[in-house]
Amino acid sequence: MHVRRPATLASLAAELGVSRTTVSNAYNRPDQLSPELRRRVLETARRLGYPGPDPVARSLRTRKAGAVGLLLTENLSYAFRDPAALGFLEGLALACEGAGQGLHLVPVNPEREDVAAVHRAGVDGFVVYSVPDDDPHLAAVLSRPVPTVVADQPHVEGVDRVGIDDRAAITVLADRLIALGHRRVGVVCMRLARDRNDGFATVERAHNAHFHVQRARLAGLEDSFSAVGVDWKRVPVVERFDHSVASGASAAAQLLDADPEVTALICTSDILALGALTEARRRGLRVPQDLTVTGFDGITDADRVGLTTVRQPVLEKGRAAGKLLLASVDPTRPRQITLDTELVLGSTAAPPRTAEERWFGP
Amino acid sequence: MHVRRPATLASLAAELGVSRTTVSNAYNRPDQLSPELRRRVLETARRLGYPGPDPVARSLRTRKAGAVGLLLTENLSYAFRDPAALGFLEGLALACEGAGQGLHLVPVNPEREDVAAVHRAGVDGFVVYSVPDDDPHLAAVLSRPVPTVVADQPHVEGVDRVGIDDRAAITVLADRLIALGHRRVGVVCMRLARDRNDGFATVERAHNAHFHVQRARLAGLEDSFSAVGVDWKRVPVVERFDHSVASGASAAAQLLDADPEVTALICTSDILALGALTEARRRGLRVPQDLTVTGFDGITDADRVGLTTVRQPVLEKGRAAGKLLLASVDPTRPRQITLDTELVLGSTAAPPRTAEERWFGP
DNA sequence: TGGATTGACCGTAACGGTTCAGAACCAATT
DNA sequence: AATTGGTTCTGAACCGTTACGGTCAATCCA
Repeated sequence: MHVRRPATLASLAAELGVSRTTVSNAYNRPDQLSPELRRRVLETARRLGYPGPDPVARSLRTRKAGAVGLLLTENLSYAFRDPAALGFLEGLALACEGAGQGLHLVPVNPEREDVAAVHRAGVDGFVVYSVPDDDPHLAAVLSRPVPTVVADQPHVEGVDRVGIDDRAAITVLADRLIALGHRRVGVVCMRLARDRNDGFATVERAHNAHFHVQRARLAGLEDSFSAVGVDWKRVPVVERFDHSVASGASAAAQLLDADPEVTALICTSDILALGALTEARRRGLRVPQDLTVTGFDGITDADRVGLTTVRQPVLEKGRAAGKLLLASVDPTRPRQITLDTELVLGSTAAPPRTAEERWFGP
Repeated sequence: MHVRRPATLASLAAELGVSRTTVSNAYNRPDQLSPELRRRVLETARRLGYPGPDPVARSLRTRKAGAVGLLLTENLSYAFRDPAALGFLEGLALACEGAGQGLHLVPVNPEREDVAAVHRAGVDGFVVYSVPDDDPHLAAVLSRPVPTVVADQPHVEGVDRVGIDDRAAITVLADRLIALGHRRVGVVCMRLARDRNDGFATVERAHNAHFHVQRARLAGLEDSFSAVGVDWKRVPVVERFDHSVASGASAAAQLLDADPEVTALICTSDILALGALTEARRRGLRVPQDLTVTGFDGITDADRVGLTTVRQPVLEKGRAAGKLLLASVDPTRPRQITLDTELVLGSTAAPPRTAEERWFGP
């Protein structure tokens, strides 16, 4: 018994004595042939074990892959553990599902800078999320002749984008702290560039950050505090490469060790803020009486502990990114979507204690 | 100015006056042509805006898509909200990433039974997770001529599978409860079939459940309790279609209303168990003194509240599924992988109160 | 009854690559 | 001078499908 080559549309047509077109129509345009012939085609297909038109060949011919590519940060686990990223992912998946499009997660090899996977992905467009704006994978995506939507993280001129106004959003929070009386603050932020720098970040590094979101949030803080006379160069900013609660805790520790006079810890994400809260508790600092802690994102866990933060609609963001991409054929669609944010007044922010209070209690 | 047709490998070759083969080699086999020519090819490509070989055309020729398809349950949000599913997804994504393969989430339209997306997906294989075993999408996947791995949820004869021994795993837990003295128990389980049935499930329905995992767990419980003389037909089993904490709470309420004498609530997932705990608290029942509650999965939140449960390695399961699929070319690979589980003795299980205690306190 | 319309089907030409067997050329070896 | 070996490049076949523009016979209408 010889190895039977898998049936194709052509072999099926030959078997039936009809043209390939007819077999194709049997699958794609039932109205183009008589029900009787169609029945015969489908039956013969079953008999020959023909699984239906090959999706790849069809994609080549129709120039449609039926899938959207998603380029994520190097660290995949980050995406699956960070509630904000997860919300985005869910929203995007919902949008794709609604349009009957697949969602193709592009593998990014953390070790080698292997851009090949981007070129290998058979997709009709890309969504790029949480990638530094000098990432070679991003460049590879942009070199592909398909529409691309960037979701607030990589900042690229002229590319469709959905996101929030990070700078303005955190300004509202900062002004709140200022109104409460905080002048001596510290900042805990996520990684600012592709290289690992677990420690203090210079103003320069912050200004040149390759993660737009972090850059914008730090800029917003600088705006607000500079405006009331705080010398921003003296404000300690601690950076962490890994985005985790533990990172937030260790960053808070490092910051408080270096500058115990700080009255408020502004964290650029809720995850980091949760870590800061842990560290405060460990040190016996009461929040908010002894220390104010704020976050950003508005994740569920933040809500649970009553964190003062900025809420952003992460799921909506993902959905908007998907819709924007899938509407690329429409020239009248918006090219940028900026979603609203909301200040969440939790219970982790209060006026700073005076120097007297710090020594003698309230 | 006319619309310039996008450059192709052929047009590039023509422009350079070389063969298509050479251009192809410039991208895929740099050692097959002189560095000088290669440089020229790449430079001309840049000049003409040629983005490199088309991934779909390449896939057609090489018969490799470079991606793995993932078929998930109808409700996508479920996958992104359920920690166990998420762990699986992460593990699978890691395996794919490690092998440089993309992960293609197949869109499943919950409304229409539209199987077309399965046929349209250009993938080298499928992983199927958390799908009823009579789902038409599953049938569509199996009809495709690519390797398939099933991850413990759909039960299909002869198909590669990775999972745990649900029946044996829950038996260990059940025997523990039996040893503690529980005889009057109730069960809260997830959906047993594709139709919605929020309420009590008959023994029949449980035996015929289309979700293998639920069927196996209920069978394990039946094994254990029947063995010590409990009449399984009288044990209340409450089913919920949606898998959420709220569902767990309402199911627990329904069960306790119907049978207040129950001393232990056995839930077939931690999520449901968390809901049961909520409901117990709402009723003023102390756990475990007044009521024993158990779960299944071993998610992080369960650990936090000290839930007595069965831990299964969800991330490892996803990774194993990916590895199994990607090793399909190897005929010596295992066809089935069964991972170990572990009983987690939390603080939500204790001996039942005696009748006296129930009335007069301990 | 002639002309237009409709339904059913077909032939050809892409779609954009990869692959493999060999041709052409040159240098080194026998 | 003939052989060998290596490098560099080419030609043609092939991957499996769908788009496009037909043909042809049957039906409809006035």
